[in-house]
Amino acid sequence: MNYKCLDDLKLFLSEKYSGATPGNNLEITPDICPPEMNGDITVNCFRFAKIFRKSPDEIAVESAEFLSSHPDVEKAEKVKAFVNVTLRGESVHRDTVAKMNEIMGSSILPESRKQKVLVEFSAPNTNKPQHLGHVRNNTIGMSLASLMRRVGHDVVRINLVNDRGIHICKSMIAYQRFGEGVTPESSGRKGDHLVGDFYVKFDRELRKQIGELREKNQELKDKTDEELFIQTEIGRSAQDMLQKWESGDQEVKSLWQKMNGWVFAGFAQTYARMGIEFEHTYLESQTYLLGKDLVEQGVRKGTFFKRDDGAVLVDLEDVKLGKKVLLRADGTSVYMTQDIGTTLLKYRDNTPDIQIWVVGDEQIHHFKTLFAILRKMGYKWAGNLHHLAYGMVNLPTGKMKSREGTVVDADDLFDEMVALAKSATLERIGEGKVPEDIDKRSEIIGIGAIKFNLLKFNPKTTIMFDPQASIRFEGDTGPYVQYACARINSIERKTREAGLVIKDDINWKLACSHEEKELSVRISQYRDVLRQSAEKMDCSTLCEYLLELAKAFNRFYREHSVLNADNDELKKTRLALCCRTRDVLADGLKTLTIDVPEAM
RNA sequence: GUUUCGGUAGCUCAGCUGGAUAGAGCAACGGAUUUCUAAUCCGUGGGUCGCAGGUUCAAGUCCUGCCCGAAACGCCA
Repeated sequence: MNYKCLDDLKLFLSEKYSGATPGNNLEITPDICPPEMNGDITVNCFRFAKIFRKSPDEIAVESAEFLSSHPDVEKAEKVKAFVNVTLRGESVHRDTVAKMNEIMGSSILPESRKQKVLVEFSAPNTNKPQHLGHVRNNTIGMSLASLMRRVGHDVVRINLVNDRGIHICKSMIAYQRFGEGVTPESSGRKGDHLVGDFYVKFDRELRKQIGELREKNQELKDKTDEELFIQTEIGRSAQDMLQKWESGDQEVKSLWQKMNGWVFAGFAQTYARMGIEFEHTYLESQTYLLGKDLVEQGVRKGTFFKRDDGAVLVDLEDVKLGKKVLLRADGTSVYMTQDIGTTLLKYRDNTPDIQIWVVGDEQIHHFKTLFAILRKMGYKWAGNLHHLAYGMVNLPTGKMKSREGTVVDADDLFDEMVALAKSATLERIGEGKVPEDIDKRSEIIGIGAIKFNLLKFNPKTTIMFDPQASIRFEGDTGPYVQYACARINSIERKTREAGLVIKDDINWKLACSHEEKELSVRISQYRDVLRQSAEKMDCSTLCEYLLELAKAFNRFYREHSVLNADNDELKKTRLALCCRTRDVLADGLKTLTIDVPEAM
């Protein structure tokens, strides 16, 4: 947002130092004045000093003098090389919240910078239910897509489901042996959980067999579990089943289809609860053979080379990534081969400008290699591929390990948080008057709390998720922001009941307190925050901003009353300021795919 | 061994292209409610920004080296 007095200052300085080149995009983005200083906004003169090649102090003196006599300015104080400006209430609001459409609308990028963006995320395996780690992935992916869309990009959300492979065969084998024909319907168990139960059963049996092997054969004592897998009876069965699946065995395929169906139904529920949607869902069972042709073509073109034993490799020594196998000696493909294939498939289906993968940071090397290979293959769009690597989620007790039963299940987590939101609400409003929409409300608050709690951290950091701490709805949380909205909704409701209607009669001059001005200044930062977050592909910037804005509102709320203001004119002005604040908060939360309850 | 990412208050984390006396939440302690929702607000204490050099008028931020932690470096996905 542009403040008139700063635009004028810009002109004044440019003219005064006309010998120097001001640069055509000299933009003064003011900072919020620190609380211990006196003022609304701060101008940092070090930045001018670089542009005009004058001493910061001199510029600060000139700027303070100029601003002091500006009609919009109440007071301008030079402190070192900063000028702290106290603006007249009227002018702050005139340059900010009075142009609300501009603030909300101008965050949309110009046509020339809009792009078609593919965001791939989630990518679950169909052998077990989703856990907290998936929830972080889903949340980051969904919110990133939403953020990109918010600033004007054309976004396509993609899920690539790993619906085949040895892991599914493990669940299938265990089901054949221990399942006794149980179904989600007969057991009342959610499909993905039911299948997951058998995955656990498989693992238990496998470890039993590995233990027996080690006991009987002393020479196997030092072998790892992975090395012994294929030597166990049950491990071999799973491997055999995978081969049968690949050769199209009818019986195996139909069991596979049945169990995957259960899992998909379960995932659909989990996704729906999180508000997660995709434009395209690719299935690995349909794409896992892709890439082979491309690799063979690459051999003919000389991009890749064949080793003596027939395996195909790519040489990436020039980019310090060594050599990488793309086809085994027996002609079968590896993970990388598939990813080359699916990347191309996604490109052909959607012709995007950018492709983004939301995948854990343990795969940084894999994607670096993938991108290098695609560049080597000569695709010019390969320069616009981006791996959004996010860190793992740890618990206070350490890492999540499925074997040790320390995973936090997604559905359980949702239930728990929603239940807590419900009891917190009931505790506050009293059991006597349970609102009709209590369940809907609790859902919005509980799920919102989880999402916000995952988004407020920089994606690349490994985070500690403390279930005990996350159940609180105080402090830097999603509900804190939602609560500010709910308070404003309540004010709006009550003013409406009192017959107060805003027309064109807002008198911004009246809202001249520091708290009111601060709200306006912060609201005006929204555009830059959105753009910056999108640019960095980092929703935590937006979270941080929403917390600050909500905090500024709560300070205002404590100091100034809307309903009990001295006169109607002031009431309407404050109400308008509140509603604009709410609109930004709600828009921000919506951008993070977090809903706002009408009341809390 | 090589590469990547981290190391900031008791705990969990912010800190944008270097700029004011390094911030927030939680926890601890002390206050605020005849007032629009106390899921709130105000205050106090709490720091050698891993260590050591360097660049700069100015370094948590940039450069170099070292220490600690995590991950990757597969013909697993």
